[in-house]
Amino acid sequence: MPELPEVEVVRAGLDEVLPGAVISKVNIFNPKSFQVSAEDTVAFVNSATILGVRRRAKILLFDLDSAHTMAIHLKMTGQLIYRSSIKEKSFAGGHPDNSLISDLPNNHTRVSFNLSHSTTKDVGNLFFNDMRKFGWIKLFPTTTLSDLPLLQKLGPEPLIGQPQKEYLARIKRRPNSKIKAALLNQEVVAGIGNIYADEALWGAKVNPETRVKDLDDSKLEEILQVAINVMALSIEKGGSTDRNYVDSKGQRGTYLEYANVFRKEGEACSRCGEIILKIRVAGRGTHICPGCQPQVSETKL
DNA sequence: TTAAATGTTTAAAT
DNA sequence: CATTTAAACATTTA
Repeated sequence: MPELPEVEVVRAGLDEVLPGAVISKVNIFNPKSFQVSAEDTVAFVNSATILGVRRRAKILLFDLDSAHTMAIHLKMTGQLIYRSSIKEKSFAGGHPDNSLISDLPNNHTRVSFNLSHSTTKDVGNLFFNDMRKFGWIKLFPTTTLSDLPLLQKLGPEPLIGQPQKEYLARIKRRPNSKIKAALLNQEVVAGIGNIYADEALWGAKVNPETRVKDLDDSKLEEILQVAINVMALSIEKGGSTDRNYVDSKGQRGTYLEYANVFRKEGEACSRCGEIILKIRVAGRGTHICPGCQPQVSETKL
């Protein structure tokens, strides 16, 4: 479920507590979730030290001192929960459910790692929970990451540098695609998912079923800019999941309080007062304000 | 019982 | 070959 802001919140939280930790053991509850051979696990994961946690699109990258990188995708229902002997260092994030605060491992735990910091004596466990089992963990030599089609095909990072030009070029290769489908396509721009696509289109007053070719460059850029603003705000607010927490005090993500259309069906639009509708576009539940986002007549071929 | 879910991936059709 | 759409993946819950 997590989209770019939620994954970024998880990355930042784990990058605070994991670097320097040695992986003393890998516990595999569901082999399909851990797509690393037994040989590679012994050679490059066991006894390796975590150097840092990076992110590309919605993929987390754990750099190890074995010259390998563990890539983790949470997909719809993945979670990463670090339980530490130093309770202030415990952290959890991802799909919001009771697994973030319940005893672990539980029946949704697919993989866990035993970790230890030699300097601080901090000992802990990192749990990868994933109810629907769509998520995965893979291992690659760090130097080959940029060659992987998985990462190489992705569009620009919306929150880094100047993504506008590359985004515009890529989205225009899909003229007949509905704008919402194009935004969800990670090859156009990385990291946008169902929540932020809906929020961006509401912000730019564009109907999600509008074809890309029926939108001019300035409107396409406006949509990206709104998406960037909304995702940056969400990261500030700790993401959309209402039960993320970063320490024992239970700090939570509050972004959904700022959402204008997502899960607001039946409520009045904050901008024009029309009732928010929920429809289906590109195979996904889609929230729109019929007043702000009217259907656009399509150009005939 | 059927539908839907904060996401890709792949097959099938244009 | 490139684009677009629908189905598939696996499980839980409304």
